[in-house]
Amino acid sequence: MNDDAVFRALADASRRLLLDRLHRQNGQTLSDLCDGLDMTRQAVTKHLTILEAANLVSSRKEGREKLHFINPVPINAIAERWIAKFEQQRLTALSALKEHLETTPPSRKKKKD
Amino acid sequence: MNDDAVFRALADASRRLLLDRLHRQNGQTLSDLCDGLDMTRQAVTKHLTILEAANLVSSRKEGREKLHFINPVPINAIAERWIAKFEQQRLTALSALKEHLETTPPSRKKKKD
DNA sequence: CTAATATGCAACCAAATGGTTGCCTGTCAA
DNA sequence: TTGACAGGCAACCATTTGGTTGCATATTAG
Repeated sequence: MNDDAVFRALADASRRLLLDRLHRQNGQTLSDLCDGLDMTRQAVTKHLTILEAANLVSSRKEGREKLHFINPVPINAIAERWIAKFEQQRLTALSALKEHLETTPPSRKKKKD
Repeated sequence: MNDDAVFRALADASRRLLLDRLHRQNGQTLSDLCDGLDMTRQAVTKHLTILEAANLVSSRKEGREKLHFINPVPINAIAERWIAKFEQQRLTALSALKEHLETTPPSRKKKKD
């Protein structure tokens, strides 16, 4: 629910990549997520900690492994509560354009407006 | 068009506040935007520079004033290209739930599953 | 012209960030 | 039981970040 933590968690490209990977395959272990990244395991751990703090990822211990799961809720919350504002502004611009087109005489072409 | 710059620009609460203000009233000067903030003008300038670099704000000089305008395009781009993925995941979860409910015998109550 | 207003520029600073290395702990398999 | 594998913890480091102060420049009002 904390917008700030979510925004800040999303600010880093490595973390967005981790989310991407979890999106492609959910429930990966730490080692899975480290695979192919040029980063130490500890760095990845730190990123995951931040993602968990922002509630973008949840985890569960399974024996000696730790499985990570993506949580789409905070992102959707931001999309709805925050981005919708700007979406509305875009729609306003569109409707202004629409009105402009409608109030402009349709069967006559102007050279300049 | 650069996702990273946009995400990073949005990561700071002060910058989101500035966007908020511009959303409420577009075309404000630097001094307008400073009003009531406990930050120096120079700090605000820096934030605006970052927002401009991310293409979230555009500006125009008018005499000795500099007017600032919000640009909703990058935010919508992110919403569409990035957040849609997670939206889809949520819908997947919903349809899984739906299927579960449909395949579960409707007229008989189970004590445990 | 001169003063006030609006902004720009640069140096500086403390704290946060993203990363590392080194070592410790817990769990599973042979 | 003893490695090997998966992960945790802590100290340390360089760079980035968000902010400051001080001064310079440009425009407008009187």
